[in-house]
Amino acid sequence: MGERRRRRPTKSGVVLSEDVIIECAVRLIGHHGAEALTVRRLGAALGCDPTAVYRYFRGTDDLLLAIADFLIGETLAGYRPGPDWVASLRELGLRVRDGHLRHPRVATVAAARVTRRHNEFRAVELGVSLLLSAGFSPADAARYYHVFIDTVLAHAALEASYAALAPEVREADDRAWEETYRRLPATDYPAIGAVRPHLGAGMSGSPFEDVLDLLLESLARRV
Amino acid sequence: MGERRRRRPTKSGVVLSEDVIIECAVRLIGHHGAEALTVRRLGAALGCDPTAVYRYFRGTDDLLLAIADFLIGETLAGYRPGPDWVASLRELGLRVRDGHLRHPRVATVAAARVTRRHNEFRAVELGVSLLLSAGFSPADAARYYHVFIDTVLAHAALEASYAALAPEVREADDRAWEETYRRLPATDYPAIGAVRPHLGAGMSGSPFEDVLDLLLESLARRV
DNA sequence: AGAATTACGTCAATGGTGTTGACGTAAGGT
DNA sequence: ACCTTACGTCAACACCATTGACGTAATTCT
Repeated sequence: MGERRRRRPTKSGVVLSEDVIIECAVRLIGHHGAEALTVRRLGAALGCDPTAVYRYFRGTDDLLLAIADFLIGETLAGYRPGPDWVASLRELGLRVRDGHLRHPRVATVAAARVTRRHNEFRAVELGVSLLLSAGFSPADAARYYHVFIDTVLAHAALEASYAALAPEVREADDRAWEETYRRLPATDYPAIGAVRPHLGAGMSGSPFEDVLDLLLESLARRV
Repeated sequence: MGERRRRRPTKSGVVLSEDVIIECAVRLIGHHGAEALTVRRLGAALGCDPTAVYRYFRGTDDLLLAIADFLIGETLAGYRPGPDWVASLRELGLRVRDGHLRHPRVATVAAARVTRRHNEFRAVELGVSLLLSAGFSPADAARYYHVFIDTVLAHAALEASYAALAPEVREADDRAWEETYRRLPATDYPAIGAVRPHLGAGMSGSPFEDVLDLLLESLARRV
């Protein structure tokens, strides 16, 4: 993939480029759901032959990684840490999670393979400097940054892979908490029976903020 | 899907059952990767027509849930909670993580799902009863069970997806991580520079136990 | 014991997917 | 105005999940 390209307009008049393709792919995922990102549909949305994409990316995987890089930049755009390190870390965590949820299918792939580029360096620098400013020793700052970012990424990836499920599958899983668990006999499952009224509301929701707050609370106590 | 079945041996002489299919699928995923689990390959491995699987499972998703539940059962086998609820939850968390790491490729696909099957019921019953015995109200027990199990599953899935990478990819990843961060200029990234000697050690290890302990510590304080 | 029923393994077919290789045209440098 | 070649197009391939029809063998009923 050389630096200079001769661009020929497609049949429908669009001039392709890596950026045009990435933006179109992101739009496709955001508008029509995660499963809409197929080479054929991407070609249709771009107004070109599906295989034209292979002139710019080696394959689906390569394209997904490129999109992931785009996503990281989007996540960090406009973030400014404040004076309170707990609040700042909290917002950083929420931002990472939002970015993952906005493009869940990309997130599930990017979580497995960590793409180390400029924007990730910025995130590490931010998190570590916040912990240092909190008063942690360099050793503890490194250790707890690891704890913090892994927890955030792990939960974000888990939520993302859930959000990446086909809508009907996801709804069936949600309904399972409401219906299946409500019908379990209290004789076989006494604890579930005792907790039953509270099962549906909390279970299908996300514990992300609870987890984040519990973690930051523990960190604040250890500083 | 009735209770009793008339089993007819396949062309190659194998007698099918749900368990036979699930075990074969787990073996297939463990040996050739999650993407190797297709109906056709499963049929080939079983020695039957691919569509015979549809006599036992409604579709791919149903089969996947059964596999996930099989994994939970394996994880729970032999587990007995002790008198100390914190220690019991800790061991439960470690067991879940071990189970996921033992079948990383299954885990990456299954972690975010609700299996709606027997073994999952057992796990929920266990966790909730431990939190109830700790003194939490039913509402808090349900809420914090969700917090606990999601944290454990999220970290386990993240570690599993890392473990599922091809060895050469994983090693290349580690090397890139060490080298990349060593070369980052301290002028642009002062915090990373200050923490550098501690960064490598923390990154190669897992923060799972740190996270687990921090979480249980917070829970114990809230009871 | 023999007939009836039906579970279930098999086959054929449909419409989706990613990816490859050949082809020709139009764009850009000279 | 050439010549080169980038790249959009097309056809084809190999796979995928899933469905419906079909026949047979295994159980069940009389």
